[in-house]
Order: sequence, then C-alpha cells, then structure tokens
Amino acid sequence: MLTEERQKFILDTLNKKGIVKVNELVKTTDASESTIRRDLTHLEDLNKLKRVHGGATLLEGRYNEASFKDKLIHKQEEKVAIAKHAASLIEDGDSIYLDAGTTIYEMTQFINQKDIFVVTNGIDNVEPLLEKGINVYILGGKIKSKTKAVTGVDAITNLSKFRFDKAFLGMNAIHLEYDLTTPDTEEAKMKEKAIDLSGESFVLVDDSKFNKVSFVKVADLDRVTVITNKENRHYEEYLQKTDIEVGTE
Amino acid sequence: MLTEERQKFILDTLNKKGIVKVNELVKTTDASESTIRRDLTHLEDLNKLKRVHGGATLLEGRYNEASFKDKLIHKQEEKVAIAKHAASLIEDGDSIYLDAGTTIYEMTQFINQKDIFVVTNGIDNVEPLLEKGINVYILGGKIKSKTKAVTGVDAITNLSKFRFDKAFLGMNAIHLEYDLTTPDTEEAKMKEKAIDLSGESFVLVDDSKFNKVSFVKVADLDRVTVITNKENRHYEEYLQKTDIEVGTE
DNA sequence: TATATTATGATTGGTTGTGACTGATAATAA
DNA sequence: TTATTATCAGTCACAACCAATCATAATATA
Repeated sequence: MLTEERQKFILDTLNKKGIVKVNELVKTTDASESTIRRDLTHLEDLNKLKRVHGGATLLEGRYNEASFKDKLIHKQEEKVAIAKHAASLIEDGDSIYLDAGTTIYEMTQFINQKDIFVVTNGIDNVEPLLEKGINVYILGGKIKSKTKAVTGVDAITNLSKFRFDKAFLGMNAIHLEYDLTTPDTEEAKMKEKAIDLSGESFVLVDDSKFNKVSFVKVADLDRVTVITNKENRHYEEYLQKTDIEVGTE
Repeated sequence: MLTEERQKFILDTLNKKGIVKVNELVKTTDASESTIRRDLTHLEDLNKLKRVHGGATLLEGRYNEASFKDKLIHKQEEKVAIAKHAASLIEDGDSIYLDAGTTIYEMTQFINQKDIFVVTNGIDNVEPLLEKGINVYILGGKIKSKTKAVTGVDAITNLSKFRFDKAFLGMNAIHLEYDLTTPDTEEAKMKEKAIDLSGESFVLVDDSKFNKVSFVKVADLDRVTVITNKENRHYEEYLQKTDIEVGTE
C-alpha cells in the first residue's frame, strides 16, 4: 500500500467510524506500527484529525462546515506550518489581536494557552477560540462579506482603546521596497492600527506573497516580525530589513 | 475501547438519560470500576458533568442554559414556523436588530429582502445574512461562550447609537404577571436596550416558554409583540396584555 | 551508474492508562 | 443510635502506548 493511499484510507475509515485505533490500522493496512503512527502524526499536522492515546478522532466543529473547505486548500500545508509557529509564540497572560483571514484562522487551532485575552475582527476566529475556553472580544462594525472581516470607522474606534502584547496579521503582499501592502483600504487601516497598538506585531505570509505588491500600504517592514514557511530567494535581503521566523512543522 | 471513545460514550449516555451510574458504565463499556471513576472525575474537571454518589448527572440548573447545539434541535419545527412568520414582517428599507439565539438564527434563512440593514449581537447570524448579500453590522464586545452572544458595556454603548424599525428578540420565559424574563443579566440589558431603540419589537417564543419565569426581567409584555407557534391555554389572558401573532407554517 | 532523498520496520526507554486492592466515607437498614 | 452495605479516593504493579533513533529498502535525482 502506498503512503498516500494508506493515509487516504485512514481518513476514510475515520470519517466512517469517527475514531480509528493504531492496532486496527496495523492489521487492516498491513503496515507497521511505526508507519501508522507516523501517518497519524502527519495527518494531525495537516489538521485532518486529532490524535488521541491509542489512535485518532475526527476534529470537532470543523469537518461539518463545508463552505470553509474550499478556501483552506490553497497552500494549506504552508499555512499550517506558519500558523503553528505563530501560535507557539503566545504566552499565558498575553493580550492578543487576531486579524481576519484564513492563515490567522488556522492559528486558532493551535493556541493552547487558556489564560489569554483575544480581540479579533474576524468572525470566523470566534467559534474555535470559544470552544477552547478563551476569552474573545469581537470588534464592532460593518462586516465585509468577502473576507468576513469587521472594518470601518467604528471598528477602528473600538480597536483604539486596547493595548496588545502581540498582534498577528495576515497580509497580501510583502516587498523589499514597497513593504507591506493589501488590496483593501479599510482593512489596511485596521492592520496599521493594530500594529500601532501592539508591543510586537507578527505578519503571517506564505512564500507566494514575497516580492509582490498590492494596493494599499499597511506599514514598513521593520515594524513587524515576518513569519513564513521557507527561506525564499531574497531571504538575506529581507533579513536586513526585518525579522523573519520560519515555521517548519 | 479507547479512553476518548469511552469518555465520549459516557457523555452521550448522560445526555440521553440525564444520569449515569458507575455500575452500569462498568458493564456497558467493559472497563473496570477504577477506570470509569477516573473518567468521571476527569470529565467533572472539564465541567462536562457533575459527580454524584454512585455516578454522575448533567449540570443543568436554573441558571444553566443548555448549549447552543442542543437548543437547535429542541422544538425545531415550532421554531421554524415562528421564524418564518417573523421574517415575513421585514420590509424593504427596514433597519433591523436581530438578537442572538437559535430561534432568531432560524429567521436568517427566511429573510428575502436585500435592501435592509441588520445589526446583531449574535455571531452565528452573520454568515447566513452575508451569504444573502445583506448588510450586516456586528456589535463589538465580549462574547458569551455558551450563547455566542455579544454582551457587556461596550455592546450596549455600541448598540445605543442605532435606531431600528424592528427588533426581533429571543426570550427564555414569558409570564402574565412576571412579564419577559431571561437567565442572564447582561443579555437582559441588551434585549431591553434593543426594545428601547426600536419602533416595533417582536419576541419570538415557542409555546413551551409560556407561563414560565426566569431570572432577570427584560421588559413589560405590553412593550412588544409576541410571535409564537400556537394558541396556548392562557391565550385570551395574554391577548389582553400584549399583541400575539401565531406563525403556522 | 552513483548519490541523495524518502519511506519503512525494528528497537529502545520513557510515559500514560489500567485493573486490583486498600482503608476511608457515605448511604441505608435494623 | 449502630450495623451493614455500597461507593469512594488513593496507591501499586503491570500492560499498552508513545516518541526517538537507527539501519535498511525503495525511490528519485544527478
């Protein structure tokens, strides 16, 4: 049985039964325990299942929502690696700003600190955080239908009264000369304000966003720490302008 | 049976029966008494159940609202009838307030007017409305994890600047003498404020909520129009105190 | 062809879950 | 009240499970 084939089989079985056991998989797939374990670990990294002692279960809350599946496929693996690394930076007691957007949304799955306070403008971030028992504050304002982000004057006003330890932001483009840019004016303002209000700011971008320019400037590169998934070809040059952290699973 | 599997089984059984006994679980799960006991202790730590001598019970008192998903199933058909009728009252050009809660959530799928402006404190209401191309404004503030409602001082402040044509509210109890009541102080304030700000206010309640009293008073009966699913036994008396509309699919 | 890269199964020592047992505590009956 | 029984939390040794490592086999790349 091929690796991919076996992993697909595991997911299929899981979807049918809701839970799989290492023992049973060893018998049914005729692979060794080590291999099954590796498969499960890998699939967990991809956020496809949850490992438990003796096997794995379905992720709760996530699998049923059909509409999300599509968006999350693009650069899924990279986003997960980045999100995981970003989430690991959160410490107990932190007050955090979470931007809207799919990469940041991935982060919510990996946040383990409960004693934190999260402010967000992303509707989709709310539920997974609440499920983890985390305090969530949603910014008030008009909601953009495309990104499900809260933006506008009210959102900025609402945001302004907070001070954050750390802000985590998505971004559409990052460039050595034109810095951080995004297509929407309103969202750009939100991001900029969040950077202003935060002790440290992290921008999460996969490697496809590098050396691109979008419409509205958000901030200079040196005001943030960039988190990405691999060292791209201009890595050294970027390092001279900003901090870069690489999440590698 | 894996640990997680067994614990899920315990919770499922508990939700079905309302109470579980250590003895019975030992037989049905084929685990030892020690293990079952450990499971129950663990689940109690997670606030999933309450341990009692000989087993465990659900933790649902008077101030303890059933979780969102459970509520969705409860009285589903009645809720749809009510929601449908309520949605039919919305007219083009209206500015609307939608409360959080499952009954109001049902409304969202029956709203056909696009040229309206909706303000809501219910996270779950946002997505279906956006999908229909409706303008949505979410109130900012702390989110209650159980009901996914935005509440608190900020939410009230945020709410106060609006004026609505119509407000649609859920309610936990309705009573001839004690009027409209709900278990949560913060949510009660939100509902009251919404009534203050709205030309007309509608309270959506299925027949099981009649002649009951909850903890915090929201408003007098005569300030709202009640929408319910059937004429209950005190119908005539209620009619003298308030307007009632009956949604019958 | 030679040389990386990746996937695999076996082995290790450490961790977690388990069942049996204990004496203590709570419910129930006399 | 006291006696009896059921249930309890705590401890122990053992089994199941785990991540980490290694050598080997399969596959890809030069």
